[in-house]
Amino acid sequence: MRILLVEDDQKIAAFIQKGLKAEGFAVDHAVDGEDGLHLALSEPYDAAVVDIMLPKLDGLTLIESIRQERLKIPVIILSAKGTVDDRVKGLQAGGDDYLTKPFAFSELLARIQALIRRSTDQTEPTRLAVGDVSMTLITREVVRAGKQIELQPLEFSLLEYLMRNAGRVVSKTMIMEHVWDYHFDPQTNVVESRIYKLREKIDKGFPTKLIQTVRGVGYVLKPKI
Amino acid sequence: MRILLVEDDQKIAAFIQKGLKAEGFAVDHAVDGEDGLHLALSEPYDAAVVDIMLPKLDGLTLIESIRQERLKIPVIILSAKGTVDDRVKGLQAGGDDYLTKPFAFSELLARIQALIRRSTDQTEPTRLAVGDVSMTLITREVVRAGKQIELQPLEFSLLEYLMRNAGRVVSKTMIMEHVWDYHFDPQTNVVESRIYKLREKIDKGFPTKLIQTVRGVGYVLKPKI
DNA sequence: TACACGTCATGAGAATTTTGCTGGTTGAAG
DNA sequence: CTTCAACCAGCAAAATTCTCATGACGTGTA
Repeated sequence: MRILLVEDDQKIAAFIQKGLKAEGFAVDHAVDGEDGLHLALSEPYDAAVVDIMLPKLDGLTLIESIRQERLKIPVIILSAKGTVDDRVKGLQAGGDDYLTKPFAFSELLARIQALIRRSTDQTEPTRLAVGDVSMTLITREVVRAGKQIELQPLEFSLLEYLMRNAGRVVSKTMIMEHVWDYHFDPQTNVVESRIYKLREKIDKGFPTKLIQTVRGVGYVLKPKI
Repeated sequence: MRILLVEDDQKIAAFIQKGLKAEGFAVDHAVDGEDGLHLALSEPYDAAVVDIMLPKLDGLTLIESIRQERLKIPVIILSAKGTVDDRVKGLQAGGDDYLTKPFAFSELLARIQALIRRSTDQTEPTRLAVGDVSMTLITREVVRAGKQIELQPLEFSLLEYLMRNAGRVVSKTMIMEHVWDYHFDPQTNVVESRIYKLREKIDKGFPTKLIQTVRGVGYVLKPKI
């Protein structure tokens, strides 16, 4: 497994490089954005760890450039800033995960492994997008129109299922099977009530509503004014 | 799809038969246990719906006989009695699901479809067993030593994951990935605390303990005094 | 248009699950 | 054999999710 590390702080870089090598990864280290971009475009990496603050070319621009070249390597963003806005920007630029300094090495490792697992498994995307809503599966973050939306675990699973089936009507039974893992009708209205909560967060205040109810059938995720 | 219906009450039988035919199933109807067993052993069915109270041969014995012949057709038990003890007996005899009269036809249909889906998908079992614990996935019921154990949804998922990996040590990270769908360390002790709850229900009061902790590694499900 | 019926949205209260903490165990190193 | 740090059980408080009752809405019928 080859990892590209783009980090100008020598101390942090050494710490990460050492840890990853001990775990059996081959690590290439670039000290500035230009160098990093060059390496990313010329060598085949399984994942990249990119700092935001970099000399010559900043991390966000670097990631955008990589994505413009249609490269799908999973990218983990490192940053000293942990504000919501920074995370949103990072994930929008095309990052697959976001880690705030300082962090435990074990956490970086876990995330790299999670990303590599996902990306080698061709059937599993790391992000989903419908209309102006995008979802980062690893960090479980959802952004609509540049604004981060806080979802509860079940609300996230529900939206994920709707997004994976965007444009298709999904019945409440199907939703229950996939989101709740119930294989028979529990005779309650869990789905309806959770859809209501999700709508409050994802649709309320936006001009176009995404969650449509199809009477007697189920729900669809589709932009509609 | 061929369904075997074993039911002596003509009215109920007609009601079920009519409904299933309307849904496109081919239904064979036996009016007593002997007749039902004979049909079950001679024809290939995709599922069976069996009443408990039957002339000549009762439903439970019928199911046990079918299972002794190593037949794996999914069986739904119908019964007027809905006590916990009856359910336990039914599921222990080898039933895959249990429905108490009176029931809505839509519920019977949903359960038949769920069972057929599971059984045609060869990779998906409908029941799991380790030591004296058995788990019915469709009804989400767990029985240890003939005693039904009430589990919460998450406790059930956790036990299910442990049972699917019985004898193998599973790390807390793996448990989190599969049961909670967390792909990185949330830095909490959710797993530990849920294992504790599960132990209280599944191991407390029994001479052999099933859930073993393997220090520094994770947990195993394995019978041990 | 008015009515009846089934489906769906809504919100409050109950139940479950997670979090965060405390003190007790365990096992390795010296 | 002792010390220390990591790990774990156990519990209570906080957060999330489910349940249940009620009213709104849509659809077909007279």
